[in-house]
Amino acid sequence: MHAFDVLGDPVRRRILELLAEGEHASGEIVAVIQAEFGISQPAVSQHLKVLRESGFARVRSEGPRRLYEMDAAPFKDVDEWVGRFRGFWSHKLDALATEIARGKKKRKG
Amino acid sequence: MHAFDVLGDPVRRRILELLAEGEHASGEIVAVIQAEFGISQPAVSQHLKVLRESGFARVRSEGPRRLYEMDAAPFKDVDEWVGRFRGFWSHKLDALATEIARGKKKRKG
DNA sequence: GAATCATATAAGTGATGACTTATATGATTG
DNA sequence: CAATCATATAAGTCATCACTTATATGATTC
Repeated sequence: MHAFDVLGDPVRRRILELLAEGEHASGEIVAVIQAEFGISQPAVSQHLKVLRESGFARVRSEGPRRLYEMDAAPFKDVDEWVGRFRGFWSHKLDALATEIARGKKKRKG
Repeated sequence: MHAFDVLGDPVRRRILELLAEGEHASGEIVAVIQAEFGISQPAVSQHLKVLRESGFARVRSEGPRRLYEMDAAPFKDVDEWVGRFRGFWSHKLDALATEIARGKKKRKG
């Protein structure tokens, strides 16, 4: 699955934000997501599966607990794709600065 | 609609790639997408509507033709969100380099 | 070994969004 | 003004995916 397909879901984005803070047990993630999105434990588990299988997350067992951590590798692909558009918004900001400068000149002139 | 929700669709991502090359008429976009994805003109038009309404694209009329150009502003949000993960993949690459160095030492020793 | 905990997986459901065909709308031409 | 072009919108369809409940699986405790 393409990285953007994975990130196209708000629950999965939220999970990744949690994992960015550090390793989390499955149950901890479930608690947060249930509180914020109001969905069931198995629903969350399915999202975790998508993240594992797409490479965004890794899991290790500790007794009956499963600890998830983020694997940031797929973000490189995301960043590269977004990178092609960087010149555009920088350009737009430059154009905005120019426009503001023109506006100031006209008001003075 | 959230920017990632928009980018979660491969057709829309492709359209944005086209627009990154420069302004395109609706019909040109339709021709490319039909060739690559095999979907109908109205289907493409609906995707263009999503891009307009989410701020990723702007349109102007020229006779019966509609010319689309990209508005890169929403990419800033995308980039910022991805930005929080940048430290991670840099860190992972460092760890990989360290691991490779260790591997070389063990083989030598 | 039964009970409990933690959570993944199985199986089913149904809403949504990506699709289709039909046609409306806007512009131009002859 | 009818015909044609360009394409957006309307209305309907249905596959997919995000959800649910049920339960299987793995680990630990007593």
